[in-house]
Amino acid sequence: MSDKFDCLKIENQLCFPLYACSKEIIKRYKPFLDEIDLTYTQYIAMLILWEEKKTTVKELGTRLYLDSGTLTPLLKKLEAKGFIERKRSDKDERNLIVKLTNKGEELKEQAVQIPDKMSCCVKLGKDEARQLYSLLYRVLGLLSE
Amino acid sequence: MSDKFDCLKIENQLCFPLYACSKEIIKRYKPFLDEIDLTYTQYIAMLILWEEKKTTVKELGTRLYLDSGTLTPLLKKLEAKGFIERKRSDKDERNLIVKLTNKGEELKEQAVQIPDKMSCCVKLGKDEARQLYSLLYRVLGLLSE
DNA sequence: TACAATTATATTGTACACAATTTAATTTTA
DNA sequence: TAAAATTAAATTGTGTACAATATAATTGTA
Repeated sequence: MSDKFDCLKIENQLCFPLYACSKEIIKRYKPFLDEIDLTYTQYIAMLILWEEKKTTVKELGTRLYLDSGTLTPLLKKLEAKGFIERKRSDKDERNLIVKLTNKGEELKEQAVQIPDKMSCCVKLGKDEARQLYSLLYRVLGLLSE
Repeated sequence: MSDKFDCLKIENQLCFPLYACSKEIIKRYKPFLDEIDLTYTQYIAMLILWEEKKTTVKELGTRLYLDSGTLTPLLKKLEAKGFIERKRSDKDERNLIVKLTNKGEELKEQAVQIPDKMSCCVKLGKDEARQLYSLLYRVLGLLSE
């Protein structure tokens, strides 16, 4: 009943539900993020900035698993929308400082409702969510070893 | 110690490790997929075709959670590489039939080594992998309700 | 201290990903 | 059965992703 190609069946691959789940969840964010004029990637960049107020492209890249090829144009868009400022560090001109503006800070007040709206969307139990959360971070840990 | 903005901390968001994990795992596939001249998305499309031999864009989209805007150019590339054929259905000319070629069938022999190589890369225990797998499919199920 | 190596960001090119729209074929229905 | 609705792909436009390369600043070292 089983052959050497079973491993290639899509239902035997862990990567696929991961990929699909990630995309489908992000899709559910769209209507909420549209209201505050952010894409998903812009949103997670803002999450870091709402915590840190000020950071660098390098630091953002490390935290978000993104490189400058993705971040440079994205941050220019956030700057054009007035949510952040970009300027080179005086100490070390290689570093680009990314800083929240007042408008960016104010956006936090609207964004604060999003996690609640989303958890209504994904009706996973508290325990299951916690379990999923720790498994995912465990994989991320294993990958960065 | 906690305030109303805690929910916006990136470590309190389930979506983020999902997004990051998905991307990081896909990155690990790249060296293996490069050897057989496939991208990750092309690979999962081939997974379906290796199972079904023949399908439609619609069916592929349903199985892979992708739309024609992604699939049309992707399938044209797979056709250009000689792995598949694309032709309209005689029964219903709206449907585009996607069919594995001999070359596409032969590629399966090389691809069969990939899942093993990948599981070496991600050293998650059998139980944990199973747990993660079922949680992810549970979320996908909840999302499609 | 010149110069080689490293580091941080930006740029270029390719490939998704998806919303919105268009086109063409088929089905439903008035 | 002709027009309306639906369906399946394709197209268009915007926004990531990321590898590879380039550029400029800083650091390490012979």
